[in-house]
Amino acid sequence: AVMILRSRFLDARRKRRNFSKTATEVLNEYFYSHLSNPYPSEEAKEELARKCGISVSQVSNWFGNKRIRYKKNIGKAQEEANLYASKLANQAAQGV
Amino acid sequence: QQQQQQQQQQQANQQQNIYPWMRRMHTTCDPHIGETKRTRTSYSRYQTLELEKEFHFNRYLSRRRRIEIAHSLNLTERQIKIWFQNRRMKWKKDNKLQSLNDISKNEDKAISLNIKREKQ
DNA sequence: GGCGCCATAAATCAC
DNA sequence: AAGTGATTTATGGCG
Repeated sequence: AVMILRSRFLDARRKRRNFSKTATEVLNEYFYSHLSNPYPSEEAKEELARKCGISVSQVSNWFGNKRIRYKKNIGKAQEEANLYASKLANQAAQGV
Repeated sequence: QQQQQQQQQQQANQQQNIYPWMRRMHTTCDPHIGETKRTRTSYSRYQTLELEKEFHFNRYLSRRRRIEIAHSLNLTERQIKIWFQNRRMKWKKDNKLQSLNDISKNEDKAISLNIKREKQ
């Protein structure tokens, strides 16, 4: 765990890296399942950070960027929105 | 079937619904000019350098000092005040990371010591 | 009543 | 070149 934190700090000032696919997946799932109010609480942010293996401020950055970029082009984000909406519906149908 | 219908309805809802958070905020709401795109002035190298220098000297600003700096850098008092607020936030964040890094460095040392001991 | 902290917006930087 | 994570100006609420 400590190793993860350290490597995170070390490459903070290094070359920009995209988040892992699963991390993005987790973040998007939260975002689209809370589309009416995509503002995770501090606790929710901590859990997301843990699940994604990133820091809380990175989670905040992600949501800040996501909200602005979503509302800047609501049309373009539809595909993604539908993707995660159906994913959620399937999960609900399976009782997950 | 019904399930699919529900699914599609849900999708449709998400497409249509414009929630309050999606509205544009902090727009310069002058009825004459209209919805103008907010401009974010970028401070010059000199301005940033001077502010940074002052911050190093003291993280908080007296009213008097604030006025002086505002005049010398051709910024408003408000901008100076806000710059220092933001700078303090950044300072906090950097410190958190730095201490975290120090902790992990110490843990690394401890771990390598343990490994040494285990080898013996 | 102004000031600082905080979360956030929005533009912009950087890669 | 567009995309994405991070940073820089700026706002508003609350204490």
